[in-house]
Amino acid sequence: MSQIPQAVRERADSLHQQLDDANYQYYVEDEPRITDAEYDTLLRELQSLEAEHPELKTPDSPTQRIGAAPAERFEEVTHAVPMLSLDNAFDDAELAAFVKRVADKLECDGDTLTFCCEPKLDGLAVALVYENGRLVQGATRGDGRTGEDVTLNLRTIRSIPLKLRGDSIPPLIEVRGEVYMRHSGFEALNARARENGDKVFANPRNAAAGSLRQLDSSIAAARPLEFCAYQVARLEGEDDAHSHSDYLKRLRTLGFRTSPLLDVVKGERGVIGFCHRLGEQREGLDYDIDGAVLKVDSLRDQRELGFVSRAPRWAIAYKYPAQEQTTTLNDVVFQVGRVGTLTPVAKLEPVQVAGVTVANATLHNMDEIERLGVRIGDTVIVRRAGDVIPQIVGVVESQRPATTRAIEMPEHCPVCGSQTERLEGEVAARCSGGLFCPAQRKEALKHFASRRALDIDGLGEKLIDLLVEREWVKTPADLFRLEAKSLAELPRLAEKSANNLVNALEAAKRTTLARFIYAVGIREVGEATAASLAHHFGSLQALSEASLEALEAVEDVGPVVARHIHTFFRQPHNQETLEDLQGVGVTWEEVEIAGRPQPLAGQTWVLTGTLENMTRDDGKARLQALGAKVSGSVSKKTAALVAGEAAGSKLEKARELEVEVLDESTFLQRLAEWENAEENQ
DNA sequence: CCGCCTCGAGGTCA
DNA sequence: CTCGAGGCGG
Repeated sequence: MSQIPQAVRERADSLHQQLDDANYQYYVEDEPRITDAEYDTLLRELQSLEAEHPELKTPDSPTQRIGAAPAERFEEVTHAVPMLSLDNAFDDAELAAFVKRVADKLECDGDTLTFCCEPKLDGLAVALVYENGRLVQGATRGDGRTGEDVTLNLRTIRSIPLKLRGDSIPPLIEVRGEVYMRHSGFEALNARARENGDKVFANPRNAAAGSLRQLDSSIAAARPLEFCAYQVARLEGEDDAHSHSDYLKRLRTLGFRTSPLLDVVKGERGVIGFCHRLGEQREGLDYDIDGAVLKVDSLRDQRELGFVSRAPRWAIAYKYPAQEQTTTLNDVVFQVGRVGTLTPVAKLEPVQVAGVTVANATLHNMDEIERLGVRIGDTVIVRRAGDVIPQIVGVVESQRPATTRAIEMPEHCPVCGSQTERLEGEVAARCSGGLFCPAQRKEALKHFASRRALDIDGLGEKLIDLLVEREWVKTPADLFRLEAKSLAELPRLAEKSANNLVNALEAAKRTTLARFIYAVGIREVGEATAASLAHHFGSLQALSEASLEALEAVEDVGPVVARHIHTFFRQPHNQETLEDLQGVGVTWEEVEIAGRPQPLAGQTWVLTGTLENMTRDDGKARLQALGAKVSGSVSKKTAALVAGEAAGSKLEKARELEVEVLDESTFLQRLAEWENAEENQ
């Protein structure tokens, strides 16, 4: 290693320190003491020293924020502590109810309770992990359980310390916060983009989200991203915090920006007061907020309150009333869903609502249209609540032109012309065309090919449209009969893509029973239900033969879903499709059976007599799920006979052949044992 | 529902 | 350069 002159090393250390301090003053204290130009001068000096003496370059040097070599893809990160969502409150009454709930649960006076309040920035949540003071990982929220590793992009954000400050640096800390973009930064970025003829971002949130998703972190480095910390998710080492606000103070000493607007208040009045004050300041802020987050400050109280399913009971997100705009309802078209449901979709004159252009909005069903009293040509009020789906919430009747037209449920399907019908007790009307209707066919195929079903790579919406329109594909099984040669004739699909698709289809043939059940699209059978059906019955055969009672015995399956499943398997054309699919080579490993203990594999059981607590079908299904065969007559090969009330000749024969006989209660007990053993494996 | 990013493939043009 | 598919985030 070459010798670095002492003076150079000292100068580099000093520059490093000065730059860190400047960042801290600028981003955390909001009090810059040097100008941007001075910062740049210092940074350049450090860069040149590091260029001369590469040993000076450390990963936490301020020069190392410029971005690194492009990544291949983002790695998946599992959050050690899940990133939960919060309950929402939309008005004072709901805030008051929250305070009361907390006070009741803690059995204390709500007025004495302390809450820590801060604005809810409109950006993206990320989690930063520091080990021994160094930033080692930064991840997006994802679904709360797992997110993506965007460390390299986060490192470019100057308000994220690469190295923690101060002298009480914990061995491990995970800091949660929001990555966002200020209006000023956003405007400057878009101005630059406009000059270069690049496309501009729709709003600061999308700009921030887009920037974090750049594989090339040098692009992220050029984006004016900022970070504001709001939570300590994990902390090892010294921890003398008693409240959430203690943690926020600690975060500041460690070098994080926390919200300058945060406040600690008491009781319902304090909480409501904070939200009102924040509302008044909102317009003047240089960044978007979509509300406030209110947390019970005391950590002991937080622990006592605990969680309700996915959300902590000790916090709530106050959301500002959703933004609304008026626009014209140009038309209503009826979309045909997978099972023929006709959904009215509003075609709107495009309008900006809360930073995005809204041109479509669902009207759900005719009841909703009636409730709104909306007509084509009306001026309507469109709302986009925070980030959810746009809704039409009302009509400006005073602005109704003379030319409006009523919205009527078409008598014939707009796609296939079949009669539409609205069944007793259902909100939605349906196209009666079934799979004769190209729209239903397309939707069914889309579902069949989707990721959570058979996951056919490269088979997207446009291609399905084409295949159905040319009548190359009518049923899912037809997909597997497609040939690369003919596929290549399609527009935008040459040899390469055609081969890829055929290969993808070939790969998709090997699936699981659960995916298969989900893919065939039985009404009301989603991913979860499909999985429990697969688990419960173990084979398509057992499922298709299951009685209503046996189906209802499955967890989460009620009478309605049971009926749908039962009906599905009794329709000849469905049976044909299922057979056809297996015929063209769709298979699944009997993992559902083979992959788990099968205590009864190879055994033949017989059920007889009347069972009190279950039907024979149900018993049969449960035995089959455990690997047993169930037959109707007792022989010397019979492993056991389950005898209910009034068992007759079979019981006699079993005794004769010395076959084990179980009464109902013993049987139920054994079943439960076997099934539990399975769960616990 | 919308906006954004990435990737592979196809087409266009030099 | 453009399009479609796929995925993410709110």
